[in-house]
This record gives sequence, structure tokens and C-alpha cells, in this order.
Amino acid sequence: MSLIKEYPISIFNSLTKEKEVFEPLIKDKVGMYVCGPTVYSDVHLGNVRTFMSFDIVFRYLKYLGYAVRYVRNITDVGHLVGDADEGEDKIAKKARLEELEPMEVVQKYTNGFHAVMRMFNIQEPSIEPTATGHIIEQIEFIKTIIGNGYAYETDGSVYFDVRKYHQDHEYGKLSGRNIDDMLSNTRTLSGQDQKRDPLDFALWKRADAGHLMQWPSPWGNGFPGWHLECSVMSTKYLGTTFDIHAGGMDLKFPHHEAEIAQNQGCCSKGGARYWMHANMLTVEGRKMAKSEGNGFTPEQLLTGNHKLLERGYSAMTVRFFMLMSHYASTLDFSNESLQAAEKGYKRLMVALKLSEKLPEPGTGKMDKEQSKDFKAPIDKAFTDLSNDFNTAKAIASLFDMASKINIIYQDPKKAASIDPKDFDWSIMHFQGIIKDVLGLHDETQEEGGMQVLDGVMKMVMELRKQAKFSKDYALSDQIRDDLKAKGVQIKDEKDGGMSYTID
RNA sequence: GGCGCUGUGGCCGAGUGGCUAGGCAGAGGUCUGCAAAACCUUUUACAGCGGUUCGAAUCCGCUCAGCGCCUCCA
Repeated sequence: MSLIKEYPISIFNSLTKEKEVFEPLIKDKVGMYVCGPTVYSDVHLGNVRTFMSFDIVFRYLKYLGYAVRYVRNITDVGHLVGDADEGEDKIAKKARLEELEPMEVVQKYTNGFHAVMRMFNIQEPSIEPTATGHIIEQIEFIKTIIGNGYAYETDGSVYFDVRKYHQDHEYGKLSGRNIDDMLSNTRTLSGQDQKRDPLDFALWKRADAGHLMQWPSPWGNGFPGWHLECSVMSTKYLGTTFDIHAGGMDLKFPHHEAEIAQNQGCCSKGGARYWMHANMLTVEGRKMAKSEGNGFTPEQLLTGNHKLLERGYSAMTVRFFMLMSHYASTLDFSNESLQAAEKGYKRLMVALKLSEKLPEPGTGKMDKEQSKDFKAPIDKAFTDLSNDFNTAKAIASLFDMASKINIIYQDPKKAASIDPKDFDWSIMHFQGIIKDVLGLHDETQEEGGMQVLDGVMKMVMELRKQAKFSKDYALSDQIRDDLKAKGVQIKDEKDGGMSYTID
């Protein structure tokens, strides 16, 4: 039986606000779209959390055996700076500040984004389309929406007609908003006079001659509206109806609501069938955001060079920390919890390493109960992951498995009664879930000089063994203590052997 | 003002009508020349007040505290 059938996935669907069994449109294939970054500044840890959350979804779907097309866009045009900067988008604004070509800004922060994704072991999507690369498609999309009567042109700009749309469809379903409540609460923005209704949003904005990023269109020179690209590119690469659309909670309104309206308005299909929203990373209970000034860059995280950080933390520690909570809950960042996560992460890594050198199972009389008991945590981890990607629960199960591995490593006789089939299945998936699904790896084993160090350590341990053998404890302790001071922990083992770990 | 969310033991953080979450920290023990690690045992819970129920941390109501979206945001 395939893992897909054995562990059916259920997803909390933001659209219906219910947990639903996941059934892809096409058997064993999944189309998934995630709203990517706007590349006008460095990504911070809060952004990382969202992309990591959906990295788990991507990885887990693949692990179960789905063929996944994962599309995650790069927004390189279109987001307005604010009401004071009407008609000027973020990329262009930044370009002027830094005296750069807009596409230079885009390239710089796109590179930075990719570097951060690699650092946290977040996998590349199947397709990473850019908004500027799909201007033609966006113009065509707008034409169709106008043709369907859900948009109108005013003075070189095109707006989506929310009220007209709402007569035929339901605007506000995703975000739980009532169109009439919204009307009285809409803030007065400049440029609203071009709209027939304050609720309407731009599909195409006219650009002045001085605007740095602009393209010709049937409505004159301009640039696409800031919700449009996701509708266009998801439709292009995944179809008018596809499986999963995900993004940060803060995009639910207006961005995703507008997206649904555009999809319906153009194609008479709502796009994604399952909507997923990742919750925010908070600092002292407040959302981490550029505007709050409480975000830090991954470099600062590693070095600890930020007022919020007591010291540096490794990327894998942070990854593990984030996976210890559920993606739909807010997660509060603190030094204490990072430090706790660091220790737990190392504990799991030690068990992972031990899992590669376990004794031969099933050499004695097989015990069905014990075999079943041995694989239970992994079975549970799958169930947990299939239950709306609950990494927090799955990790708890992995710790149960780690205990079992430690016990068998210390007492190899315990493996004798376990069915090799169950044993191998459990160990294979213990490793697989940690490495391939959670994307965790042992950082201490990676650095280039590790092989040299390993050789040196073997020599030092041999010397210490000799000192111990001749009961020169002063020397053996000195070796251990001095190494400890340098961050290397020597461990004596039962059979007289030694091993070491690096802090 | 509208829509929504959260409040769990020393800390972080799952769960959600009856069954140990887990990690970190603390205590005791086993092992060890001594450590470390591991293993075993163990202490401290569900914001407050009402209600529904045989039974609620879990459902409902109210109160308090905090947060998010409503304007770009992951």
C-alpha cells in the first residue's frame, strides 16, 4: 500500500474554515501556489517562517509519493509604497533611493532571498515566475475581465468592479468580510476619485513619464496592479482550478480575496480549492514586520549581532524551533525558546547518527508486540504529518523513536526480537522524515574541515585511551577538559570506546 | 467601529468532551575512576466567573488580558 493511501492528508481549508480530506484534482498529482516575496528589501525571519511552512507541505507531499508542481512567484513590480506615494511602486522607489536600475534592485534582493532559502534548507519551487516576466499575460487577463464586465477603465488605469462582481459572486468569503461593513470603514486614500467605488482595486495603473517601471498597454503606459500577478501566473502554470494556494495570514485580505475575484472574473473559476494560511512570527507578542523594526536578517541571526539576540543561532536550530509549533499558530521568538530548541535539535541529531549504526535486528525469537511497539512512533509521525502537517506532534513522535534508538544502541540484545521488516521500515522513515520531510540535517558534519578534524580527534582519543589504561587520570581528564573548553565533548562509552560531539 | 484569533505547568509549545503530547529547565536514581551522554523515576497545567453534560482545559455565555487583518506586509 502506498503512503498516499495509508496516510491520507487532511488540510485546514481557510476558504471553508474546516479541516478537509485532501483530494487532488488529478490522482497523485498536486498543483500548489505560494505567494512569494516582494524583492525590495532583505527578507527577515518572519518571512522565512511562511516559506518554511509550505516547504514542509511541498516536501511531505513528495515524500508520500505525489508528483508536485510547486509555483512560488517573485514579486518584482507593483506594490505601492503607501498612500503618500500614489502611483509609485516599491521597487521603483527603492531604485531611486539607491540610485540603481529597478531591475538591479530586483536582482539584488532576489539573490539575497535565494541565499536565505538555501541557508534554511528550503527547497526551490518547480517554477519561480516573476511579475515582470508576465506583463503580456497580465494584460490579456485584464482584457478578459473587462470583457466579462467586471472591470472598467478610467484615465489610463483599470479597476476591478467589486460591487458588480459581488452581484454574481461572493466577495469577502475567504476573509469573512461583509461588503457593506467595509464600505463605511474604508480609509480615504488619494487617487480614489478615479474609482467608481472605494472597494474597487487596481488591475492596471497608469504611469507618469518619470515612473521607472512601465509597459505599454491598450490603456496607455503603466504597470500591473498589485494583486494581479498571482492570479495570472497560477492560472498559467496550474490552470483555472488547482489544488493548493498558500501564503501568509496577512495576505488573506485584501490580496487573496482580490485574487479569487480576479480568477472568477476572468475564468469563472475560483482558482485554488484548498487555501492555507501560515501564521505570523511574533516578538514579545507582536508581529515581526519591517515596519515594526523588530525583524532581523539571517546574518544577524547567525552572528547574534542584533539587540534582540543574546547570541547567534544556527539555521538548523531555527528551522527546528519553527517546526516545533504548528504553522497555523503564532510563534513567539525568544532567546530562551531558541536555546531550548537548540538542545532538543542536537538530541535528535545524535539519535539520527546512531540510527545508522544500530545492531542487526531479528536475530532471536521474533516478538510481534515488540515489533509493533517499535514502529508505533513512526506510524504516529506519519499520521501527525497527514493531519494538517502537524510538525509539532510529529517531532514529539520522533523523540519517542529517538529514545528507542538510544536504548537499542546501548543494549543491542533488544533488537533481537524485532522483526527486521518493521525495524528497517521504522529506521528508514525516521531518517527520511527528519532529513527529507522536516529538512533537518546535522550541521556539525558538514563543514569542510570536518574530515581532518575527525582524523585528529581519533588520534587524540587514542592517546586518551592509553592514558586511561595506565590510570593516568590527571592526563585523561586534562585532555577531556581542554577539549571541552574548545567546544568538543568527549564521551566515554561502555565498551571502553570513545566518541565526541561538537557543541 | 467591522471581521477574526489567542490565553496551557518554571519557560517554549501540542492537543481539544473521558486515554502520558513533546522539548528545555528542576529533583532523585542507574551506569562511569570522575564526567558527559543515555536510561529509569518524578514535581508544577489548562486566564476568571457562570452554564450544558454522567464527565470540560476541550462545548456555550459573560468578564479580563493580549494580538492580527481592515493601508504595503510572509
